[in-house]
Amino acid sequence: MEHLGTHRHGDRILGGVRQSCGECEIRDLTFCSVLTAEEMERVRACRTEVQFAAHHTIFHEDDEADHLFNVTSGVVKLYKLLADGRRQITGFLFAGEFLGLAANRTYAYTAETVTAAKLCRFSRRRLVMLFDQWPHLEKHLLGIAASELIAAQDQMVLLGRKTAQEKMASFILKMSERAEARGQDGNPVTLPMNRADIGDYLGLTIETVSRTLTQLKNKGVISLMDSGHILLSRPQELDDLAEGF
Amino acid sequence: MEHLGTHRHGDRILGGVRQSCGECEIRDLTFCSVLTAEEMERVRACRTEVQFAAHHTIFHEDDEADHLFNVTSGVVKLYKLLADGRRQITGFLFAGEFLGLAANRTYAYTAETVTAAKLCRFSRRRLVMLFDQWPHLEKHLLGIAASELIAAQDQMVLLGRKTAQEKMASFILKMSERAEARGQDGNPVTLPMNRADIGDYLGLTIETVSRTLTQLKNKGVISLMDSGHILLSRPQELDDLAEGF
DNA sequence: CTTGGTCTTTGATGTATATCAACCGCCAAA
DNA sequence: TTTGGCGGTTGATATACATCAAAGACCAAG
Repeated sequence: MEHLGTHRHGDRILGGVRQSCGECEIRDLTFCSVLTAEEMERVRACRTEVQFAAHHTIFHEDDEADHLFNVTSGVVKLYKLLADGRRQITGFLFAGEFLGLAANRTYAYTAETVTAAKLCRFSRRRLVMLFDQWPHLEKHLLGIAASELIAAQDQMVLLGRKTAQEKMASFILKMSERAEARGQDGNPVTLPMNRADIGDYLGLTIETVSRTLTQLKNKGVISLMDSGHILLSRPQELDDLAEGF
Repeated sequence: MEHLGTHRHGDRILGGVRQSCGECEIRDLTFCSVLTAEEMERVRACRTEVQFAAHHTIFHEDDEADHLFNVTSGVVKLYKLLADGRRQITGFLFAGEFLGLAANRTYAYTAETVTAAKLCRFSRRRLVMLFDQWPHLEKHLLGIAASELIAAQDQMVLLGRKTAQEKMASFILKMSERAEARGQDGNPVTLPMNRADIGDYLGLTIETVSRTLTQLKNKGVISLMDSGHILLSRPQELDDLAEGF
């Protein structure tokens, strides 16, 4: 659990930059992939590239939801807090992923960088106007929302019904799969977040995360190269552990 | 936790009925509320009303996702199972609510009636064709998906970080609020599902659900009229308990 | 009225994970 | 080189909740 109030707002290091989308390396991972050249140009007009150092808040739960974002590099976490500071991280976002969907006028969660990160920031108002004109973009977004909903349900199964070991195994495997989906190496797995973040994502404490990792290591299914890099020695067994076999 | 395999498929009592949507009492609760009269007529053409007894499966995880549904009466639960039968209920659906959004070709969860229920069943293929023609409908659906995503995140907080008492208090209050949103009385609260379902929704056992309810009763914040009807004696205190004060 | 079944409640006990505490390794600042 | 701080690991203990067990409430079938 992290303290409230520290790093209340991210130190934006770079703001207002408007470089070309043509050279965007992760375009195929984002909703931009469904845009024509002319559409891209109009989207670019409501875009600003922003950059933050690690551990800085991008927006805060209950802030006015004026912007939508695409992560272009680095890692972002989303979380909600209880009154006494207990924290639940609801997701980690990597390059190409989208954040900012809100049901009301305000954000439903806080977004904070895990590593240094760059994001494309869009004016919600202006982007929504474009959605109205391009149904295919809205359709794509609905697809994204549907996928996230499925993922959220998987996470509910994990939080509600899995043991610590099953949670850790599931987490490591998902991180591996997502790295591969981004075209990176899925083994060894890189875990850019610290143990507190992992715990708050899995509904565990720091200590249990640490102990569970050493258990998996002692079983021989993983090796800890260092605290942020895990080698999957026996991926199949890890998979079995994740599903409770 | 419920046994697998029983009631594998719902006994559909009434199938193929195509009555008018004009007399639909819950129209305002559904996506139909955004349709014009002509649009309604076209939607009706791809609709069948289906009816099931309590405790019967509407569709099964991994079934082909050929249909979308609106609940018109009764209560439906959605759940996922682990290999050994552990179950996580991801949601309860009441009159007016929508189900069937899928990311792939198959459903991501099983849907089963809690009480006897009626649903409007739509051909996915045909409804999606209508979405393509009516962007405002797709927009509305995106709004629904965004709301569900927020709700899913709240549920993650509950499952990952709340105590049994906080979970129960949150659950009772949410059921009350949702009843009011449907125009029903929010106090006393009706809980149409049994203790096993509540447990599998909150990540608890039957026994803990029962014990926690008696704790809340002994504190004087609720009264158990019978196992399915709860009187909120001190709603404000219940609210405090739900948020961990 | 009795019987048997299902659901709920309550009690006794067990255990997975949290909590409290210490220590280690690493790195950056002094 | 030392010092202090942070993140991670490990150990001892506590506890919230699960598990195992039994009994009561209710209802439908006989």
